Amino acid sequence: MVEVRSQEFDLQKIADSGQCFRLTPTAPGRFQLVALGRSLLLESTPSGVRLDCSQAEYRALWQPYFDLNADYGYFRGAIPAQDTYLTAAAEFGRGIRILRQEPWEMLVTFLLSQRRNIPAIRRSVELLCRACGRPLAGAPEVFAFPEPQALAALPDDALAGCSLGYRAPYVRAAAQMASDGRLPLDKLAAADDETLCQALRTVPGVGPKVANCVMLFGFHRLSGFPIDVWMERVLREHYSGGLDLSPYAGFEGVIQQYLFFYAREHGCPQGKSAAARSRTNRAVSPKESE
DNA sequence: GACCAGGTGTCCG
DNA sequence: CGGACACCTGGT
Repeated sequence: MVEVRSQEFDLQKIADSGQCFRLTPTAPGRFQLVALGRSLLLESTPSGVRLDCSQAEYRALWQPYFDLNADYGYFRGAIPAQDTYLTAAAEFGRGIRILRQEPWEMLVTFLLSQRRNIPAIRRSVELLCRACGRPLAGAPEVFAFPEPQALAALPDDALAGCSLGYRAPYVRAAAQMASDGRLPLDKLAAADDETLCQALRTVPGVGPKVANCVMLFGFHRLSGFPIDVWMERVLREHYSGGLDLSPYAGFEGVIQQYLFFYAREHGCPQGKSAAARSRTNRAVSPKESE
């Protein structure tokens, strides 16, 4: 058992933040995480989080996984007080952390995420793991996320059976590319942001949003700033003059998580259409064209 | 039973 | 480059 005492580590918020899909509540305050080819039980405590693992395993795996060496209070401290919306969002989201998840799993997961709600995404991820993921030792009916080779070799009907819909060919192509060297995920970990982003975009079904999610959640590039329909609403309704990201250079993605989580948890005035475009590391502004 | 969901590829002006 | 439209299912 390891206890992490911190007000900057909230399992429930992380589970609801939409960055991970295999951190699941098992009882009030209790969670099971399947990641890194293992299963981990966790529990929220009044002062932080208790992890059911050895001190050695914690230091080797879970401390980095939960990004527990980073100072999220410092990130929030960069928010100017006059930005009252972001200040409120960040306070509301205190305890969210950007996990260091595996690149391959994030690529597939966010390929699957397009035009779907979170329960449907979870379901497909679970089906994929059951279809061809390695069974975990000592944890019956729990399966690791499948390796690229396993997904590349999965028969068409089995793949379709995971309810991927039109995304099935995307997943297939990604698996083949990751297997045959066209998409060298290991090497890309050392590439600069731009190179990494371009490489991810060569996978069919990976557009700007998915690429930013994979960079942020799979490669821990905190400058990633995914813009989805929720962020578009936030930007339109609260930052019509444009959101200046320059105060948050190097951790734009943390700010994105606060805004996204806040908008989601508060429900939303259903709206669609017109959008703010953006490029990583630039100011997000509706009329920025350059 | 519609209606829509954490986008993207494609086509067309 | 901006806008329209189709796309597989399963949630609510």
